[in-house]
Amino acid sequence: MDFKLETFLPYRLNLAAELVSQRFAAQYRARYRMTRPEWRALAALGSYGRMTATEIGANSSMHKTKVSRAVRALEEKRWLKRSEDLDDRRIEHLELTPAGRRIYGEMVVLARDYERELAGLLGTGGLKQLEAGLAAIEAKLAAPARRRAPKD
Amino acid sequence: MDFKLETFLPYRLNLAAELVSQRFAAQYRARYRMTRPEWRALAALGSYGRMTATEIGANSSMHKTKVSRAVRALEEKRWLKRSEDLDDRRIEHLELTPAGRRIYGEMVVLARDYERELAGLLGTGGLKQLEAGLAAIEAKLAAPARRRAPKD
DNA sequence: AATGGACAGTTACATCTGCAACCACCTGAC
DNA sequence: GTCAGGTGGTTGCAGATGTAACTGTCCATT
Repeated sequence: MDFKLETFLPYRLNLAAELVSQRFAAQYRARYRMTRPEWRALAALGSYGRMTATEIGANSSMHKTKVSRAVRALEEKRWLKRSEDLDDRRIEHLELTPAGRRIYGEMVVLARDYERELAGLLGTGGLKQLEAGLAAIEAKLAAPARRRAPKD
Repeated sequence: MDFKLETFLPYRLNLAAELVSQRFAAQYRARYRMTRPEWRALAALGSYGRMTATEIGANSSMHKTKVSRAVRALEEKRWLKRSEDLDDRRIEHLELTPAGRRIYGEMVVLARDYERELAGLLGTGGLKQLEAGLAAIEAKLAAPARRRAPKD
């Protein structure tokens, strides 16, 4: 019985994710009073333009309730506006307002700065290895983006 | 502006951590009605024997309120017992009961099975790279286990 | 001995989260 | 046209979380 939590992959991954996310999250929390779901939705909309809530969820791996709440929060900040779909009235098209795009632009700068900082800390080797490992996980474990699965 | 969330390291790490943790967490949730903090505390106590709540927190990277609640939950399941320290009455020594050790033993088996499964999925290469990357993060970003820091 | 930190652990509160139920709407079979 | 089932999105609720404040205890200084 020499199991040790600190060598257990799920634990290490969670810890690493927390360590890496923490400082970046502190920035958008402090500067813009944004939560993580809001940042993800903003990032998705900022880089892909107009999307539906479901598409945001698929793109940023968020549960639809998280997306719903994040969208509402961004809307209340006047960074996002909804518009209806004339063919299918269940759908709402979402896109950033000019103010939202401005914030997005600022966040992208911060994100890039942080990526550079991480690259410096981890070294090119560490970073490359990490990315390769993450790619393996994404390839093998990610939900296969099912278009039509029986019921999972 | 070609920032993409799906290549952003903090996002990828969170996603990977979630993918990898999820299936394992489902096991202890379903089988033992355990939460993640409870599993971590159980694992810490199972592998190191008697510890204090603060030590559990340091070992498993949990906030002291999480530890407090996890300890209470494990105690209510009769998997853990507290005993007082005669020299310092602020401290409580925590250890698993026989029932707790049994559960721990079963969980270790599940954990090992899962590690093997992951190793198979990721391949030796992917796993080694991932571990190297995680080691880099832990080395560079982990809180330096400060014994006496000014105030952070 | 008294007093002012510092520390172990708990708890109140506000927030965040996921699940399940829900509403409105669409689509295909009849 | 109508009805059943599916889909986009929202919400009620119960559980989980972090922050800050709290209790009780220790210890160094006086």
